[in-house]
Parts: sequence; C-alpha cells; structure tokens
Amino acid sequence: MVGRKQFDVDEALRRAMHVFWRWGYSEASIDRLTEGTGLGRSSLYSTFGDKSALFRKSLERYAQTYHPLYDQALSGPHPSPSAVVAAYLQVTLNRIADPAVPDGCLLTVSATQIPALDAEGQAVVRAMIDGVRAMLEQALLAAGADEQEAAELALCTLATNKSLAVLSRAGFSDEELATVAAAAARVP
Amino acid sequence: MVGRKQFDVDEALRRAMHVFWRWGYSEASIDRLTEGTGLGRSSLYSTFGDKSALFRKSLERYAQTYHPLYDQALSGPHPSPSAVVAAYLQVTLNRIADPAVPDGCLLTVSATQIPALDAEGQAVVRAMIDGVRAMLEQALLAAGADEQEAAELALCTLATNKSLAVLSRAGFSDEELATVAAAAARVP
DNA sequence: CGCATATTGGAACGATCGGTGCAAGATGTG
DNA sequence: CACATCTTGCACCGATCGTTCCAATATGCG
Repeated sequence: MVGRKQFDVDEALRRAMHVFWRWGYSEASIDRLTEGTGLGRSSLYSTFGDKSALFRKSLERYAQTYHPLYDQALSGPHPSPSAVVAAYLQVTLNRIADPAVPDGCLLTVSATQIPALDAEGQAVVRAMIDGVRAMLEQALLAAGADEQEAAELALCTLATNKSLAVLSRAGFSDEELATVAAAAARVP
Repeated sequence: MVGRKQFDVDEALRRAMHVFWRWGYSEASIDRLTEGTGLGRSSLYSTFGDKSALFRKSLERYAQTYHPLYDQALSGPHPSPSAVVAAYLQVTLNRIADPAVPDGCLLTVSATQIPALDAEGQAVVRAMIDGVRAMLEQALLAAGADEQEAAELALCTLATNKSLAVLSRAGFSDEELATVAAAAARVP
C-alpha cells in the first residue's frame, strides 16, 4: 500500500472538485474530501497541500475541464451574436443535465461564498469569472457585435449562466432552465 | 442585566439575518451570531431556539422585510409586462445598492447552499422561491400577459434576480447590475 | 541484498463547532 | 420585605474542524 503513489492524481483531483462543487468550500470538510477521493489524509496533504490549495487546484481543474467545451462552442462561425449566446448557454445546460456531476456550477457556488474564502481563493474566483466574460466578449465581437453590444451581451450571458446554476441548485427542472436560456438567447 | 429581556427581539433577529446573509448558513457560527446580535448564547437559544430555527426565522424576517417592497412595486397598474419586470428588478437593485445590508440576497445565498441545510431549511428556501415566482406571475397576468407569457417571464425575472445576487457577491458594480436588469426588462 | 526515498494509515494536536447546565441576580407580585 | 420567575453570563460538554506527526513498509537504485 505504500512506496509509489497508489492512486491517479488527476482522478483524485476530479473527485475533490466534485466535493467542493456539491458542498461548497465551507461544508467540504477534510473527511468528505478523503471519502470522496478515496485518499487518506496524508496523501491528500502531501499531494495537494492544504484545503485552500486543493480548492484552488479544483477550480483550475474545473476550468480545464469545461473551458475547451465553451471554447469549441464559441469558436465556430456564428451568424449572429445571439447564436453565440445560445451556443454558450447550451454548454451550461448540458453540464447541468449531466447526472454524473453535482447540481449548479462550482464557480457560482464559490462566488456566493466569497466571504468564506481566503484572499487567494477569492482572487482565483474573480479571475475565472473575468476570464469567462472576456471569452464571451471576444466571441461576440467575432460574431459581428459592436463593442458596446458585445460588452453588454457578455455581461448578460454571464448573468444568465449564474442564474441557471442557482436555479439548478434550488431544484428547478432542466426544461425550466432551458426556457430561461432560450429567452436569454432571444435578443436583438 | 437580568430579569426582563435586555434587548429588542426583532432588532436582534434583523442582525442575525444579516449574519446569515453575509456568511451563509455554514459560516454563520454561533460566535458570529452572538457577536452580530450582541446577545449571549443563552439569550440566543432561549429566544430563537437552535441555529436551524434561527436561520428559518431569519428567512421569514427577510421575507417580511422585502415582500412589502416587492408587493408595492408590483401592485401599481403597469402598462406592460416588461414594466412589471423593470419595477421588480428595481427593488432588487435598490436593496443591493443599500450599503447597510450585505451583498447579494439571503435567499440566493441559501439556495446555493441547499445541500448544507437540513430538511426544514431546504423546504423554507424552496417555498420562498416559489412564492416569489407566484407573486411575479400574478403581477404579469394583471399587466396583460397571457398565461404562458406570464409563466415564462416570471421564471426569467426570478432568474435575473438570482443572477444579480451572484454578480453582486462577486464584486460587480451597481452600474453593471443595472445593465443586466435593464436588458432583462427589455422584452417583447 | 542494503539502504535511501517515498507513501501510506492512523493517532494525535489545538481550535472551533453547536448546544447545554447552572449559579447569580434583577424584576413583578404578594 | 419575601419569594417565585425570568434572564443573563460563563463554564463546560462531546463532536468535528483543519493540520501535523510518526511508525510501518513498499519501491528504486547501487
């Protein structure tokens, strides 16, 4: 049971990410993290550092997992800004509908708990949200939106994304979330 | 210091509500609640019961505080459904802009932490969200929307409300939030 | 094989968690 | 004044928190 690592580091990080995602930072106790990852406390600490560091690595893992999906959805040539919005939100809807991952969105859960995070965690959360906004803005510009339009629509799409996460956590159905997303994509 | 109550029960509840609002249920420790209310542990427990009961009473206090404002904004005769949406979201914007209360929205913070709440807390949160939706739907019907339109617009306005709370927590400015609200009210 | 290295499970740390018990004392009633 | 009632401050409870330490041991290298 000892000598060389007995587990897959990336898979363990993926599971830890799910624990933070489901429970939020405060309620993601070390016991829940060890149980969720299958690792012992020693392995957790020696591999990822303390809870705050593991949380930040989970956030980065979250970005690495879903960033390519959003990137692909945004990359294709889009006939209009609203098509960009629809494509983006569809990725979010697909993620939320995935029964293999917790409800909502790790980034949104973390954002609402910002006062409970340390300075590094807060900074990572804010940086990731800003990154999403910038990515959206870029894609909207590429789809023919002017600067002001792109900035406003990026902000509103980010907002819709957050709202889908909250409603999902509150128990709203996939159909209701799809209704919200469709309305958000119905823009001039 | 003893004999008859040395504090105003309602004011203490208001302050406890602010603690839950700012920190969320998990991070609202008894110590933070005693410090925030100015009460001793004995007074807290004898007056409000345990933490879960105090949380539920804080949620109800939240509703009692802001329900009348939303009710008033929704009651007036509105020329169109979109006017209803604008009036509703303006109340939310005003609350968020109030420097005397924490960022975001107690109900939204609680909704994202639903897995951390006990069954009673979850039920109250869900019931309150449903209540908001019903109130919105009613006002939209009164403003001339047909049933399907009212249902969809109520859902979307609820969603926008949640998104404003999340963005507020993430540090977005009042102007940015107003932009999101204005776009949400710009509907057919 | 022998030894340094790396990893593991588990015990243990002090701090904090939510919650309870109780003595002290101020108040209202007689 | 005497007494029952109520509230308060504070100590204290077991449980859990995040974190550290350490003995045990499997591995890779010489």
